[in-house]
Amino acid sequence: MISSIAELIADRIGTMPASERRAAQTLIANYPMIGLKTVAEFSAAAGVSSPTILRFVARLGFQNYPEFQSSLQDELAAQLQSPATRTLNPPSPGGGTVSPMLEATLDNMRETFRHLSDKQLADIAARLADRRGKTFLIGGRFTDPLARYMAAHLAIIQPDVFHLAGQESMWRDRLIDMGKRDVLVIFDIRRYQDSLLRFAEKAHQRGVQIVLFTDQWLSPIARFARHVIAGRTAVPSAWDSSAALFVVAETLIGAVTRQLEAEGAKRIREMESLR
Amino acid sequence: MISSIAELIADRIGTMPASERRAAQTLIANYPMIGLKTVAEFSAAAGVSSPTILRFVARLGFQNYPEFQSSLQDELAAQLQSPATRTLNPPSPGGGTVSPMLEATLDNMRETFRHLSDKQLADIAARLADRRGKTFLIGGRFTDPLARYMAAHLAIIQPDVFHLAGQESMWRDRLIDMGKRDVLVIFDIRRYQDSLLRFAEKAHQRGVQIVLFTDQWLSPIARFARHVIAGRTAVPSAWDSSAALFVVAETLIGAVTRQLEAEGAKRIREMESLR
DNA sequence: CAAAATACGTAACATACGATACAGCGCTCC
DNA sequence: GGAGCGCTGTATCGTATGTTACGTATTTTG
Repeated sequence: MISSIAELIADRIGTMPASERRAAQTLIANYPMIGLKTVAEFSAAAGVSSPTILRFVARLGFQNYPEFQSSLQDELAAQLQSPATRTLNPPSPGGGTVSPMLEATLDNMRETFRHLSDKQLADIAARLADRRGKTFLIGGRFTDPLARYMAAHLAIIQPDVFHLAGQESMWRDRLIDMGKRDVLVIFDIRRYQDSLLRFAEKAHQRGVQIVLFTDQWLSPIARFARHVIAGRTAVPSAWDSSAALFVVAETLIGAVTRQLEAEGAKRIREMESLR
Repeated sequence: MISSIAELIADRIGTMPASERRAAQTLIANYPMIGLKTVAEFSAAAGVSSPTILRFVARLGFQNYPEFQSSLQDELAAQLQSPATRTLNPPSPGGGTVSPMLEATLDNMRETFRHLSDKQLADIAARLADRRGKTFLIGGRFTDPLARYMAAHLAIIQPDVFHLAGQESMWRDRLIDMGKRDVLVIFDIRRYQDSLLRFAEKAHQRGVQIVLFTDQWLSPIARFARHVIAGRTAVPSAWDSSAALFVVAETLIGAVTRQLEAEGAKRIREMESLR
């Protein structure tokens, strides 16, 4: 299987006449930039004539030179976007406001996941994917959007997902619907909200399993939570960052989706075997 | 000191007319590959005419299009050969389901900010901090939580911040309140929502300045936007990731806060005393 | 509200680029 | 040693590409 033009060349360079081989070697040596220039420049760099370059690309299987260039560009574009070759930020010359913020955020994420095992996430995902119970999500003043974000996704792949919005009295009334098989996902970072704590306690008393997203200092709700995800929030800003928690949420969404997909496939197979 | 064309663009994008700005945004979003294609392709991708592309590169200081392309190629060549790019990802020890997701997300953020200059962010922050006008925020199906998150913060440090929620007809009626001095922050990633496009167009017609958060393929709203933030969204999951956009939002919140600190500090103190 | 200036696209233009025909040269193989 | 074949470069051609001139639409300014 040949996927890149470089491999293609390596494969066929043996069958090429001398001048075309020089073209090939020149291209490999300055891969792939020379190939993006004009035929004239390419030929000059290789020390051969233009037609030789054209015969060279024809031998590689391309109809014409532009097609060859497009292929090179596609390859380059793919390479630029694949993680392996991505370049790091050059230490931002402005030294401006961006870099410290971004760096801190990236560190927060790494640190957050370092304290988070695959197993933990898998457990939570399994719990969330368990369709025997309902899933409720709620957040604090700044974190409620995260609850909404998660709810928006989970609600698509399974039934019985509810985001608790509005007044405190509103969700308090929903407690009556909650029981042992249900899950309550709470987002709560400093400054922790009393209303959420009260709510969590009551839910806990009813046997609801609580999944808590909080910061590294742990919301008091942790006391009632079955699972606690502690994200780093410190950034050089007046506000705390919820970005790490956001990424954990996305990761969980992905894991739950994958899990339900697998079950769905099994289900379909079962159904087919029953026919 | 300006070393890359991307920086050059960020530096001058403020002084460009609308169509050239679209060209600039298109180039930044698909940097640098679009710039290596023909003028016709570039212009088609940007939705402008060929002469606009040529005026655009002329404004950047290039004598002609080929010179511009050569410069891009040189930049790319330098990038490909610099040792930094050869550093492979450390083979994640966990190896589980977490790592690929986290790694991709971190890459997305680095990549997003690589295409985002300090100046761009500062411009947007300045616009958001301008207290002469109102600020409206809205998002799509999955991104509306981001709009809420941003609104929740901005609303604290300045008055006249409104999150547009609920039915389409609801926000459409708010158009009457919007004018030249106002800012509309829109979050729109694939699959782009027609309702948002329609709303953006009408707001644009009223002279509202639009700040668009979108993905690298650019929502059609980019056509009406004064500022475009193109975040990377690709992750190994069934869903796209909004994490990069989330971090950009947080960065902007921080920048706006810093800008308003003088006035904002008083306001925050007042608020706390009201609780 | 009028007038000037700026921005933008359409269409015609020129050039530089890739493609091709052909001839010279060297090499191989009778 | 001569004939045939393949490789390579020179010169020419057609065309796709970048460029420019100009008219219309839009915005800005007095």
